[in-house]
Formats: sequence, structure tokens, C-alpha cells
Amino acid sequence: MGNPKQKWTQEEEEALRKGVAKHGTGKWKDIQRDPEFNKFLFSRSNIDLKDKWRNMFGGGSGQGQRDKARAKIKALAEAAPLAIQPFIPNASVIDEATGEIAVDGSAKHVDETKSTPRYDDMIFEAFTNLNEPSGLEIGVMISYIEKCHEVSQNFRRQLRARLKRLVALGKLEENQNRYKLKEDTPLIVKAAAKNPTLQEQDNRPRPVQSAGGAMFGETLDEAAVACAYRIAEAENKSFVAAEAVKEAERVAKMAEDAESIYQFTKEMLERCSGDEITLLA
DNA sequence: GTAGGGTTACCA
DNA sequence: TGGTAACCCTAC
Repeated sequence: MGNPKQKWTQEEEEALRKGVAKHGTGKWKDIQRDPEFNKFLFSRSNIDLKDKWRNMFGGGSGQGQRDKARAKIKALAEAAPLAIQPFIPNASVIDEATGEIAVDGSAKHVDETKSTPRYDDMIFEAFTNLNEPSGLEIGVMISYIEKCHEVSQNFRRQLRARLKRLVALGKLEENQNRYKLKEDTPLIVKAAAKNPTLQEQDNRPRPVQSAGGAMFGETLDEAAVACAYRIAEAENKSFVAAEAVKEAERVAKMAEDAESIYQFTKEMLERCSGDEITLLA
């Protein structure tokens, strides 16, 4: 890829926006071919259009909606912090004086770490807090980080890249899409040293809360996250439907206007063709 | 033809 | 050095 990058101009972006408004997302070829926009987009391929739209708004489904989903998940997590991370051994929230897990501290911890820490910190935090001896699946890690931190648009891509990088650096090991901290990674040593019982806790089965407890073999954490996702997903669909209704209403209004103009023009034509002198206001 | 993940140039 | 945006690749 030695090609120099061709930055998008304001005109191109505007043409893309209008093209999407006219044809909808996913109709990149139609937009690109449309004579109205082609004069601005002739140097761009349909793929370019798709990529640019993804960069601008996070893809056809709308990054804004994905943000809303994330916000929803976070809101749920914050609304019920005890339900979401009740018993997970967490070196960050262990009371140094007593050695006990400070459950209330988990919410505080979440708040304190919201200020977009670096990916490495987030990754290691996930390893520490989710403490999975068999390795952490990337989806679980993403859910956890999205729940606890403000993340960028293409956070998932960046996270994957970062994980690969850490594997390459020998800080992590990957096995069947699960990531584990290498034994000699200082973080684990540090966490274990802080709380000597931590390693024992690792091997314990996760306790299940009786009130609305975990179901079907999931941990409570996973169940809560899955639940939050379902709700967010449903709300997304509702939002998309509402947008579609708005769009339909807008098109109907345009049709109505067009009809008025047509009637007016027709009337004028009739008057003019009938030798009638018509004054326009 | 499109979606989504990966790669890389560029910038702060 | 990390983040972003443009470009590339591949599966569907």
C-alpha cells in the first residue's frame, strides 16, 4: 500500500451525505453512479464510500446507535453494579487493610477509570477483574471494557490489533481466540501478592446470587452483559424503525409538495393556454 | 456489491 | 507512540 492517502474534501463528504439521504446506506454503487453526486465522487469507489461512511458514522447500522447501545449497557452496569460484578476477585477493589473484596469499591473503580485509559491498561484491567484461568475470550473482554470505559469508534479494531501486538511481544498468549496473561507478566504477580487468597479464588466456582441469579451455566456477569445487549439491541431496532417512519413521513411531505407544485403549474398552464392574463403575486 | 476485519500512512 | 482515517483483502 504505497499509495498516498487521498483525504476526503468537504464537497465529497457532503455529496456522500446527500447520497445516503437519497439512496440510503448500503447503496454505495448507486450513490457513486448517481450523476448528482458522481461529479464529486467520481474519484471514489463504492468501497471508498462505504469506508468513509463507516469512519464518519460507524457503518450502515449507525455508530450513533451503537454508542447508544454502549451507553445503555453502561447505564445498566452503573445502575446495578452489584448485579454485574458482584463476586469477581478484583485486585483493584480489594481492601488493602482487611484483604477483603470491597464490593462497593467496584462502582467507584469503574467511575475512576472512565477517563479513556490506554488500551494496555484496559486490557490488563480486564484480565485482572475478569480473572479467567482458562483465558479470556475477546468478546467478553470487549463487553467488559465497553462497560467500564469510554471507547472510541473503532475501539474493537484497535483492541484486536493491540492484543495481537501484546501476543507478539510475549506478554500474552493466545489459544483458540482466548487470551491469557503470560505466567511471568508482572501484573498477575502483583495482584496475587496484594491478596494471597486471589489464586485460590481463581479456581473456585463462581458463586451464584439467589436474587435473579445466573442462569443456564452463565456467570452472573455474562448473563447481565448479555441481557444488557439484548435490551440495547431491541432499542436499536426500535430506533431504526422510528427513523424509517420519519423518513417515510418526509418523503410523503415531499410528494405532497410536488403534487401542489404540479397542480399549480397545471392550473397556470391552463390559464395561459386559454389566453387568460394571469398576474403572479 | 456489500460488510467487516486488517493494514498502513499520517498526525498530534 | 498512540489514535485516526484511508486503503486493502476476503467472505458472503
